[in-house]
Amino acid sequence: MPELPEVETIARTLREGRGAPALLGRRIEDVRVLWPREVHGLAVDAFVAAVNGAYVAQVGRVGKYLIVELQRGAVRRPMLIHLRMSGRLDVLSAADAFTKHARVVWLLDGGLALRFDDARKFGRVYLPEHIDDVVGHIGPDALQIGADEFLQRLRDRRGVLKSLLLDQHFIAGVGNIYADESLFRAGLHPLRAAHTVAENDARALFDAVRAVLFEGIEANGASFDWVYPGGNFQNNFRVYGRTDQSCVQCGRPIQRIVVAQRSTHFCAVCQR
DNA sequence: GGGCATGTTAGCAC
DNA sequence: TGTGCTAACATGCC
Repeated sequence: MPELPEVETIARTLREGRGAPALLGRRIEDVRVLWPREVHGLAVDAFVAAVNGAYVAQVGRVGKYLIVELQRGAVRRPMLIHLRMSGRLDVLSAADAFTKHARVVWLLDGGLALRFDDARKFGRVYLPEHIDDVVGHIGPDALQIGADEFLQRLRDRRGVLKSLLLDQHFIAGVGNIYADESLFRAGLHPLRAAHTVAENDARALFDAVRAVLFEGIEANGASFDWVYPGGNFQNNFRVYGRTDQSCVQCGRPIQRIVVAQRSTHFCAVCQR
């Protein structure tokens, strides 16, 4: 499901509440692991023992990973959650938490629970000693990287632009939707080889990625199927999911091809 | 029933 | 070593 804007929206919701109870400041009283494969890197009993009794000291995001800082006494330990294709996180009444696709449920003080719901079971929960044990191998966050570093990294790569934007080692946070939308706004063809992109076009791509991600966050992410509710950015799609519909700039039909195993939407006239 | 899905990774070929 | 392709993970929707 989620790309950077959706994960950022979830992080803000867990911090601030926004209609639901906030996670920030809550105490974890117990954990139920209903699908053990989603807990990665340590045994379930060790995970439960390490989390029980901790307070949620902070909630953040790096790339598509949610970062929940847990604190017990003076000891802090990060818990990372990746939603993959169909994961979602909600704070709700503990009595309502054990639904069909609940995979991990953290029982909180006040009769509340944090529910990790994940129909497809691809999601992951990590409890490393240090954040970098999990996210150390990915590239800089797409909203943290600067223009110069983006240009440099682009020059150093051989692949095609669409594949590169999806590659979390290149930059972290962009997924299939925002990659297509970024390339359209930059006027660049998804199959363009990265090293053939002139500097002004590379800067246009950098600007487009940031603009699309910020617009996505502003709209609370994109919602267009049963997986992720509450967002509005789907109303601003210019190419994604618009196969055979008219290009908003030139009127020619949007094309769909497959790149890096992912459906890819673009305008053959506007994107070169 | 077939094809599709906002993600990632291991294995393999070049 | 880098890049790209396939399969796998597992389920639900149209």
